[in-house]
Amino acid sequence: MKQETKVFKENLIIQAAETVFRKMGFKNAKMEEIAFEAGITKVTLYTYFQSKENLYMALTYKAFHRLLDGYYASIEKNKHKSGLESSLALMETSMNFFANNFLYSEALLDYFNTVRSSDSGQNKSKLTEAINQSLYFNKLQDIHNLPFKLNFKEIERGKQDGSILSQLDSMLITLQGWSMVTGFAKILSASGNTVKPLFNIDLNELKNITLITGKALLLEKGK
Amino acid sequence: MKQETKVFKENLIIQAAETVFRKMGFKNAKMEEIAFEAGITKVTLYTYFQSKENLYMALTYKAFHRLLDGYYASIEKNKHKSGLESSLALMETSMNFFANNFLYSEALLDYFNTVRSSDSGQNKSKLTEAINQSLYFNKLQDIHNLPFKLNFKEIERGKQDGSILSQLDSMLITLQGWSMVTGFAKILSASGNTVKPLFNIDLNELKNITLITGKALLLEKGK
Amino acid sequence: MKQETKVFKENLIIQAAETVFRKMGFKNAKMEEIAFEAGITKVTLYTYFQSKENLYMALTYKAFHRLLDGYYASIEKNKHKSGLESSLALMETSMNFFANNFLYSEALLDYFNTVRSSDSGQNKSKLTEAINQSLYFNKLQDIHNLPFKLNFKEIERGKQDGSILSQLDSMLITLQGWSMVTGFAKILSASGNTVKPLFNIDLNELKNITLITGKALLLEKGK
Amino acid sequence: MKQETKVFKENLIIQAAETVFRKMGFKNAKMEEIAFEAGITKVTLYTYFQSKENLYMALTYKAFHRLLDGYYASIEKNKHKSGLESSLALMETSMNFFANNFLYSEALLDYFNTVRSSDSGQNKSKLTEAINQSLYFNKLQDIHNLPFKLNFKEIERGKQDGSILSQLDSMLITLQGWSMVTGFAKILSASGNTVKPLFNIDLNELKNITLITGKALLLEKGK
DNA sequence: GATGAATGAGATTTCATTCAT
DNA sequence: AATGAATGAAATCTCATTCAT
Repeated sequence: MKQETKVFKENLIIQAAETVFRKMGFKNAKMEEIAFEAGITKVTLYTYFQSKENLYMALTYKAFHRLLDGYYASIEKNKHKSGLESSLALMETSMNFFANNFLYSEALLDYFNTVRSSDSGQNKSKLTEAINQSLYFNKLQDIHNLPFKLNFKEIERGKQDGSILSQLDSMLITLQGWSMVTGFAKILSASGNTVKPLFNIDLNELKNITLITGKALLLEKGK
Repeated sequence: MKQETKVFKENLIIQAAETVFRKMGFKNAKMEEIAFEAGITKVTLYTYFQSKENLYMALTYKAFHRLLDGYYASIEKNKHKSGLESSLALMETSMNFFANNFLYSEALLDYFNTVRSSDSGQNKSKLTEAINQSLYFNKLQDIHNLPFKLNFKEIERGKQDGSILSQLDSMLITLQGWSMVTGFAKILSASGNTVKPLFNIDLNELKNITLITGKALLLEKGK
Repeated sequence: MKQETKVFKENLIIQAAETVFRKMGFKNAKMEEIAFEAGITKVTLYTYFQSKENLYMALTYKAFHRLLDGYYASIEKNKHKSGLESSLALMETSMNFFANNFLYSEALLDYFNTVRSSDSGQNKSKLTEAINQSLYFNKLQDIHNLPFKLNFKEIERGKQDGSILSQLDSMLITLQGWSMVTGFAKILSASGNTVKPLFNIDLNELKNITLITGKALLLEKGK
Repeated sequence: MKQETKVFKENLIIQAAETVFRKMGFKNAKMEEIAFEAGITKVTLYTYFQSKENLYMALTYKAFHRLLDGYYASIEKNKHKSGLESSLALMETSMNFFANNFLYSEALLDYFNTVRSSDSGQNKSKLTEAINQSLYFNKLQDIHNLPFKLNFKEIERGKQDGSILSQLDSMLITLQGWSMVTGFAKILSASGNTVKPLFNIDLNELKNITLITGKALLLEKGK
């Protein structure tokens, strides 16, 4: 099969999987139904993705790349603006991504949950055989630090151009930013896939205040 | 069976479950093994906890109470201090809790993921029958807003006593605080259950900066 | 489960398997249908017999014991008769067994086909993993020479009591006897499970002439 | 495609099949591997032979003709000898054939097993669709009685020329001869494809005694 | 209340066979 | 005619959960 054809079909299947996962959740989704949705047989589905978990990892991989694309676009768009503005734009990009892509958001959060400590090689027992053998899982492990690195670079740039005043370690700031974004995503995911009020709070307000807090962090002079 | 005996045995089982979940993760844990760990049979296990998910909910319920206990203790301890100090102490309490109780931390985050939008009644379909029937799940739903409410109260007190300057909606601040704490927990969980450096960042530093950021939030005057 | 219960159920299942195998042949028989016939689930079926092939081996094992029972009964019945008569009775017993139990007959012939050279350890590749792991297959290997040994003993007795005149090696005679019986069974199985004419020959005639030939063999004086 | 080319390729494939069947046995042999061995693809394999069973039938057909060739050669060679000698030569021919061609031997025995009662039209259900449609299977059915007929003729000739004394029905004798030969083949196949001792019996001895027994059968005067 | 056995639902695998190009 | 991809049918396995005693 020509490469394009293969990739095309893989995408077709992933889309079908997204549809079914969205409707049923990962656990209740049936491979049979995903195959049906994709218009192929179970066996063919297994030819492309060797396990349900690998399929989910493929979806996660796609989600990750979408997020990354957003990062690159944001950085490109703000390359003539200050490092501060670019950094905040990255935060906003992330939050929008999580707010607009419920399934992807969950997949990414799941991934970071799964991958925990597998860097360090311990606790491998928590990883299913299927996960360990997943091509996409392994690909993800190779790139999952990229967002941090991109963010880090923009913060450094901000320090250079004087727009970011914080004396804190750039990686520390990056992590704290990611932490806030992650927290936001978590709350989002806990409040459903449609942006709607939670305790009478509009999630947009929460996004804004997260940005404001982030900005404060970047401008924080004292230790 | 006398009530104490029953409770005693339940706790025994939950402890066994904790051991197994810690080792294998929820998904990979087998009821068989939990029963074995508790020294009983699977069926007896089912007599006490009607489903794997209910068992997990029981564990979550326990975790939730631990967290709540920390909240109450913190509030009590800081009742003569300012609302600002008390609020920050609550943040710290949460972070310490998450940092020191990896399994509980995951359980609580999972719970808030699961409970998503079940407030609003939609998406019930994604909740398993087992979850819906879980006594502990239902008990949790009755109290899961308590931390927010306690936090809210301390913030309000801070506004009263002038220690908190922010004009933002107290619930918004509460949520933002929770978001930051959640993000912190997420990063923790993604970096393993032992506090250890991530990108050369000590998690204590991350905790500190989260607190600092939180403090900035509470003192933020402008909009 | 008490041993008797277990054995009882195993027999129940084997009977169901016999029914289905008889109707569909081994290859076309479905585990699902055998389970249904036995009034249990597929999974339970697999609990008792780990593979379709193992189930067939269990059936073969049973068949083998039926044959053996016939041998013992025949020997017992003829213990006061001459070794010649007992030997011929054994031949007749075998032929009747094959003539009356089509499925068992096929199973035994299949077995001796399968087992070929596995004694010598070579050609293991022809044995499925499932076969190799089959308890019944291994049990069969321990006893599959018994009929030969029993036959051998009667021939020796015949030589002692003077009823058998042949100077040929007793084991050679045994094998030749088995060969004739096997050939008979093969022709039977090739002519259907009901005794009926083949080339206008009634199978009873064939049996008789086989016996006559066998008798000639035992009385053969010259080399 | 020119006829010769086609036949050439068919033979090529059959040889590949023989190699694989010899190594794995019919059941465990995979069409994929046969195709690979023949240096073609699976689909091409299917172009030539429409099913695995048909391929096996083609092989069987070839085996059958080899056996027949042996019969004709034996008869030709002994046409000036007595019917008795010719008949015994046929037995020996068969046994040698079986002893020297393990795979063919199995194929032929399988065939006679498969064809069972399809003469009589019943039990057709056990014949696969594939078998029924097999050209080679149908060709075989047209000739599978030939060996019996040839044998029958030599026995009749022996009765004419006085070399065979038996008063038994010639077809009955033929069948009994076939039965003994078949039994011999079966034992061979159960003892591996190399002639080697079984219970310390050399298979040549077994062949000899089978011949002796056969001779006794033909000379048997009484009923 | 405890136990061993059984169930049900779905994941995964294996291959002979067929389709589309 | 040849190829790579796909199908279909059934075997097998894994576990949470339930039944019968």
